[in-house]
Amino acid sequence: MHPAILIHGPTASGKTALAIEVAKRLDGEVINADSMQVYRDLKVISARPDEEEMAGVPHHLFGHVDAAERYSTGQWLEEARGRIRVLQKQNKRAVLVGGTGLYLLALTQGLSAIPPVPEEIRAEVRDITEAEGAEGLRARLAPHDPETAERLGTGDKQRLARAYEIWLATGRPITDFHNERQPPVLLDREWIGFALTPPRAKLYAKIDRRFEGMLMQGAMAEARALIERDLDPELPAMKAHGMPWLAAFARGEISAEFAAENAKRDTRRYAKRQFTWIGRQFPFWPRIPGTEMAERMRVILALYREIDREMEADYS
RNA sequence: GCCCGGGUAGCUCAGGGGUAGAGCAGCGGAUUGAAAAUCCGCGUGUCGGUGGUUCGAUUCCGCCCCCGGGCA
Repeated sequence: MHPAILIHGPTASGKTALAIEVAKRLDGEVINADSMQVYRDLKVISARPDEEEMAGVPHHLFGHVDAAERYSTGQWLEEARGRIRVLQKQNKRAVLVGGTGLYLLALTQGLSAIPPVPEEIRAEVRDITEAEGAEGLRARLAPHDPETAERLGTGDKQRLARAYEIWLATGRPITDFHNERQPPVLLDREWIGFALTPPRAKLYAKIDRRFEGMLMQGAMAEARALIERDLDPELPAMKAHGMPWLAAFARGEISAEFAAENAKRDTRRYAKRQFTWIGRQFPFWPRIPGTEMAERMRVILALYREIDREMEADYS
């Protein structure tokens, strides 16, 4: 069995093109590990690879989810597991690529086995969150799960809501579940991960340029189509970088320039958080600071060869 | 060339004889089924340069440089 190749890095660092090149070179197939590229309605806005780029390389878990769905880490993990197992049987190499660090962490470290929470409970907790905020949730949670109520940050309503819905659904504190992880999909010797770490100033400039490019490729039309569906603005797909601002522009509330500035800024801040994630969550993944394809390929192939004896040629 | 106004954080600016703040940008951190999410924390500075007055100058004075505007 060939080890899987995981490629992570901040947004706009060139992961997509690199993954395709790696897959071509190693007889592999690409599996998406990006929480926004799964949504069918977000093609331009999520920088999903187009037909031309994907040509000749099978791609999985791209654009297969409707924007009305609340996709989750757990769902992704199960879908990824399925694709990886098939590729393993076919003796092909899986190339997992994406900026969603949590997905890759779940894949390699395992996730806790938490039963799905019924939609009625989730909806109820969303209402409570809106009405009472973080402190309301904390007060409700404290009697049942004092440890979590104490631990979570002041305004962290999302995690407080999650902990509270777990309590409502199972009658147990979320920490009970967190204390026991399921074995990961990929065991220690079944994968190698690479982190792209381009110079920050260069990346930020790229992010700004890329957003301008998205606008020219029809990001606004894509946003309008989504807005016309009149979906809940709290849905994950509606929170993709740029979406809230493009929506505000579409409603005539802000100028195009202001929308673009904010979209770029949100994306830059996200990239910064991804750098933090790489540094803290993936401290042992080899770094690839270079930005050129050939250079990146050389690093990956050289290190990959060490763990996969069946590999043949050098990259030239 | 002359007359005004202004050079303070990356940007826009406030302040004022005891080495300095605000907004935005940015930086650091957390991260277990919404993670492109959700949070927590942090001013990051030759106060244009150079002489002088002063115990002490970013602040006052002189000269120089730069940027606006006006008059020629």
